Amino acid sequence: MTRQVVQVCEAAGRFIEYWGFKAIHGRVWTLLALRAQPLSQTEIAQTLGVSRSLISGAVAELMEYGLVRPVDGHRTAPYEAVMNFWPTIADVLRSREWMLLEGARLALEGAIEEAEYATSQGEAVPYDVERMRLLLGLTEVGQSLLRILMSMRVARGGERFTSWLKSASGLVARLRRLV
Amino acid sequence: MTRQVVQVCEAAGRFIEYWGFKAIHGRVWTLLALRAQPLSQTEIAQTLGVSRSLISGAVAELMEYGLVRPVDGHRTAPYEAVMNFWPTIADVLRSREWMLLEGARLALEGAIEEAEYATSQGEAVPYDVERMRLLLGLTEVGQSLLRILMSMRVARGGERFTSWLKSASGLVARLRRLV
DNA sequence: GTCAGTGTTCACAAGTTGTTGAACAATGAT
DNA sequence: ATCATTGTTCAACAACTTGTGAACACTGAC
Repeated sequence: MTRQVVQVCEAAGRFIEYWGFKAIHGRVWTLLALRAQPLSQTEIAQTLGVSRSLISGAVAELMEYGLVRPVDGHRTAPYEAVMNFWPTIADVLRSREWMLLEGARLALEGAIEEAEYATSQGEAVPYDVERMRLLLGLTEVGQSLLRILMSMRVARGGERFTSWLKSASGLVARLRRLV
Repeated sequence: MTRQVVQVCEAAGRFIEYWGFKAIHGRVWTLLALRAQPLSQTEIAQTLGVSRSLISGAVAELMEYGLVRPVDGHRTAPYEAVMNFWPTIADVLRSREWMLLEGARLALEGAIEEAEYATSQGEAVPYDVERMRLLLGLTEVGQSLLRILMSMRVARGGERFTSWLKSASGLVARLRRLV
């Protein structure tokens, strides 16, 4: 039984690794989420087959993210997973992807401005301003999409994972008709 | 002028790094896309300020992806960017994300089956099957969403970047109303 | 206080990734 | 055929990431 669960944890870790987290975060969170009872760090380490020091860091980071909490105030209390992870995903998307898109957008605006100025001065510009505008449009579409995803945090979902999943599922179904 | 463009290239590289490509791919593609004339590898390397060997590998990989092509059949021909990159993005999403989701889904199904069998044998199962089903639902929503994104390759866009961008923009606008 | 158990810290090993420089091979112009 | 130019390959390096083990600090029970 535990073997299958650990495999799920590893699959979740591999998946989440592509989303800016570390694999160990996914493994630990998934184990806590699937385990009926809260676990101590020592138990987590034994189950996943890694060292306690690795778990210590991972749990501390997951608690910062708000994805894991000790079951009561005690320092040595066992830990449980916070199921409502959308706020965290939204935060990560905002802080990472948004800044990346914003950086690209600003750079593009600077380049377009410069190119237009140079052209107005009669200089030959060896770059394609039309394409810069296309890429600029792309960043703006990306930012709109990101804004929508981030707003789901407030608009839908509330606190319960179950209801969030349900509304996300409905949204995807409507999206399919849209495309 | 070139300075601004290189900054755009670097921003694009940083962005695309989060999507499973290497930063250098984004830098090279962006430079070729923004430059009005095709460039030789040597020129690319000089403009971006990196070694020719790095560019050689990057260009070869971008050509495999179908994102860059030599401007004619000549081996030493200068290279130009292929603007229609959605097919490649769709391929990468399929081959990477789909497999990750599929791996998680299979592991979850195995764990659920095992847990149900153990329960039917009267064994105590220390894991929460209900949550396994929730995560399973999550992978299925993810796969549906991915299927939609991948289908955009065929359903919309066609060959031209411009028209693809336009339809993507309209889609996002409708999506906002939906959420 | 002592002790077993729990969490934290840190220097380090192993592995991965991005990049380079130098040597090499292919091309096209003369 | 020669030569300058262009692209390719590969060993090596530096930077970074992941995970470990040992030493340490904290807690609560006895």
